[in-house]
Amino acid sequence: MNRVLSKDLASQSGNRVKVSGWLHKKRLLGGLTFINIRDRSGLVQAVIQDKAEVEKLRGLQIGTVLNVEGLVKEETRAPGGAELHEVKVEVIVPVEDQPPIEIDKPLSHKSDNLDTLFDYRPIGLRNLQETKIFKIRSELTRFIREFLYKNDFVEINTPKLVAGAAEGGAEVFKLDYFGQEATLAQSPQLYKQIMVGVFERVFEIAPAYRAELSATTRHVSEVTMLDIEMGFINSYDDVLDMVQDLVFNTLTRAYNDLSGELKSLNAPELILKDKFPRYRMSQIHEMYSKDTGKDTTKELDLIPDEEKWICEYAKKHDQSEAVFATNLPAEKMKFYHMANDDGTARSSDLLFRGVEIATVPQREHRYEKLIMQMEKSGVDPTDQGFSAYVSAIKFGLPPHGGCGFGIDRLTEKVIGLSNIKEAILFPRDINRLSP
RNA sequence: GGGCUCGUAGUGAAGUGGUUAUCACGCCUCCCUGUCACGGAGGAGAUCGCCGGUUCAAAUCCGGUCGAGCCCGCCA
Repeated sequence: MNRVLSKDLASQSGNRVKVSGWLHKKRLLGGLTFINIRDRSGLVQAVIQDKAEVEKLRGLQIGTVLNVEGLVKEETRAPGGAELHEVKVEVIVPVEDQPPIEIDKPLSHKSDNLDTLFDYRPIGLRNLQETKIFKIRSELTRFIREFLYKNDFVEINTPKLVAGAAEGGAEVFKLDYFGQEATLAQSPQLYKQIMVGVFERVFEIAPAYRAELSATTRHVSEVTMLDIEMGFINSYDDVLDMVQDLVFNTLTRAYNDLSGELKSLNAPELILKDKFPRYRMSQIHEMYSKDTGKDTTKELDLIPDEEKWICEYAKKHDQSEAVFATNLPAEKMKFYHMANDDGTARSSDLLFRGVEIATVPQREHRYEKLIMQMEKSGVDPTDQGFSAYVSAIKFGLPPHGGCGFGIDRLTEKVIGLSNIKEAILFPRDINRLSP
C-alpha cells in the first residue's frame, strides 16, 4: 500500500491508505483513542477503537515511528476535515524514553530558557512551533534565490578556508592548515568581487565566521550571509534599488504565501512600501539627538538605540519598516568601498524592525585608487590573501556593488523573534559549540 | 572586555530565614466513545548549580566558584 501524506488525506476519502510518521499526540478516551501522526506535510488524526491496536502503543512515547493504515473518512470534527478509521498500527521504531522537552506544546523562548531550548535542539525542533520557524526560513531563502535567478544572478560557492582576513575589522578564527596558518572566512567579499569579472552578477548563501566576543541578541559566531555582487551599475542607486526590490519582493511574498504560519507565530503585520526611505547617517544622528536629548552627532556608525529609533520613525512617517541609512562616514569605510567626495562612503545599512540586516556598498573598481586605499588601511596588496583580488581588479572589473545580508536576522525579524539564535537550527556563540 | 541579572523535579514557574519545598505541563496506574492545551481519580519524580560561612534554624542572608542571560563595547 502506497504512503499518503497528511496534506493529501482529504482527497483520499473512502480509500484505505497508509500514513507514515511520528506519533505526535495520544488522547485516550476510554473506548475511543485519538492519535496524531506527524509527517513532513503536517498532522493526521487517526481514531482507534480496537483495544488491541491501542495496546500496541502502550508505554510508547511521542516520537515513536509508525505506519498507520486505515480507511479515510471525511469528518467535519477532524482537524483537516478527514481522519483515519478502522486503523491498523505498525510500530517501526518504538520510543520508550520520555522526551526531555515537549514536542506538542509551544516551548519557552524566554531568554533565560534559550540555553535549554538549544541543548535539546534535536528533539525540540520537532515541536511544530519550532518547525514553522525553519520552514519560513527555508521559504525566505527560496524567495531570495528565485528573485535573484530571475534577475540573471549566478549562485556561486567560495572557499571558507582562506589565507588571510578578508576584510580587516572583524576578528577571525585562526586554525592550522597543514602547517600554515589559515582563517575561517568572515565574508566572501573578495571572491564575489572577483566573480563579477566572470558572471557580472553573482550571489552566495553561505556561513561566515566572526570571532568577536559579542554577547548580544543579534550576534552569533557562525552567521548565514547572503552575499550579492553586481557589475555594470550606472550609479550607486542601482545597488540600493536592487537590494530594495529583493527585500520588498521577499517580504511581500512571505507575508502573502506564509500568512497562516506567520500569524500562528504571532509575527507582526508588515508595513512596507516598494520604495524604502533613505536617510543619511549624519541626518539620523541629528534627528535622534534632537528627539531623545542624547547627543550622538559625534558617533560615526549608528548606535543600537538609533537603529531602533530610525526604524520606528520610518514606520510612522514613511509607512516602511525597512529603511536605508546611507553615507557611512569615510573613517568607517573598508578599503574596498568607494568613497564620495564629501567625506562619506558609498555604503548604506539596510535596517529592518530595529536591526541592521544588510550593508550595501559600492566597490572601488579603479586599480590605482584601490591600491591607495589598501595602503592607507595598512593592507599589503601583494599579501597572499589579497593578490588574487588585486589582480581581478587590475585585469578589469566594471563599476560594481552589492550587499552582505544576514539571513538569520531577516528570519528573526520577519517572525518577530527576539534573539537571532532562535532563527538558527544549531546556533554558535561565544559559549556554545554543540549541538 | 565592562555593567547588571538569573540558576528550585524531565520542562516551565511559585516560594525573601521556620521544621513534610508549592503549582502547571510531561510521565506511570485506573475511569472516560469526538478529543484536538480533552476531562476525572490516584501515584512516582528535587541531595533548591557547587563549595564554604553566618544562624538554634538557610532554597532564602554573606563570600567564593561554575553555568547561563541581557545591555554596552566590538562587529554584521
